[in-house]
Amino acid sequence: MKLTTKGRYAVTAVLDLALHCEKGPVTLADIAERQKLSLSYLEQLFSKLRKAEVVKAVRGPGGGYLLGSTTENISVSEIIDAVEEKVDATQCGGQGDCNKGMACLTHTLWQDLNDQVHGFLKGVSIASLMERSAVKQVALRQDAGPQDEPQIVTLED
Amino acid sequence: MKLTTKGRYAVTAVLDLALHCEKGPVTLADIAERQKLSLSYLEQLFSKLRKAEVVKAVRGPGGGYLLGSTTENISVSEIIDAVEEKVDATQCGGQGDCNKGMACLTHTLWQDLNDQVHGFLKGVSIASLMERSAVKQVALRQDAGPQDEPQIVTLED
DNA sequence: GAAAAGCTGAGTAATTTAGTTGGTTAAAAG
DNA sequence: CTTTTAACCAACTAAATTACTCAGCTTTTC
Repeated sequence: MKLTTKGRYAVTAVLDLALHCEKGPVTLADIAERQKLSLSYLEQLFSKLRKAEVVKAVRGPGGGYLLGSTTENISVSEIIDAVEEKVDATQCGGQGDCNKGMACLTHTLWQDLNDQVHGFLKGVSIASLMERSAVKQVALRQDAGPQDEPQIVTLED
Repeated sequence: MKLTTKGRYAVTAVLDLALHCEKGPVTLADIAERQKLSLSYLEQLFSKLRKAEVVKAVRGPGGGYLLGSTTENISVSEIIDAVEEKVDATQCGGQGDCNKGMACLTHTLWQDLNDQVHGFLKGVSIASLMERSAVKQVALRQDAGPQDEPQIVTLED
């Protein structure tokens, strides 16, 4: 498991999708615009996300992407797994015999560590991220105090 | 926070150091040999680790590196922080106002997520990794059954 | 059948990772 | 006090990954 900006882009994009797809498919062009990413890069990421069934595509005019599952059932780890190449941590093919056992043990350890991080991120759903988002926006609105044009929580652009 | 092979190399190297420094300083050449890494790359990593006081250097013949603290007090997150560049996730300088609030919220979320992973890895010490290592070796020995030259748990090369 | 979108692949620029080279200092040993 | 050992350091290069561009194709709606 890797954790880089690529994974962040993917999570951000899926979250953006989740926040906008209630009324129908969302185009990558829209997400690219909102998140300031290149359309083609998003296409590449979503190609992987679609193959991993994190998202669903709807082709043709009025088309775009929808979530492949409920927000509760999509975890951050799924998204990251879909887009990041898996680091093949083993030089020994999992035989446990590289470098007289020593090096292999240490990278088995790393694998364990990764598994733990993975397990942790598996427990974080898009739904929970959205909830935080809503909470944060409410918090921001409260910080700003009463206004003529309240920064409403609708989350539509 | 990033989580890449670079961080893995650093964790592996520090773990190797921890497993071998009981009888005195360990040279990078030894670690490079055991872990199959280039000496110069290790030098770069250890330069950062030393500045972060994860390790201590002893110069001259018979010199090498020692741990900067007890194995209980060195966490995986410290090691990774020392070697990986910090991803500046904010395009807005933390003002919370980039892209009309929306993008900024999502990357604040990412920041939160990172903080959680970070907190998690802060709880994993070198000591606990070593313990796992010892346990694993015992397990391996047991799997292999009784032997003439038992794969003893001494952990010295 | 034109337009809107997804889909695909080849290519490229920028960044990061990993390694190389060629030194210099500090300390120990002889 | 000279040699050796090993850390320290900086500039450079190579390889890999990330991010993007371009150019076209396919599916679906109007």
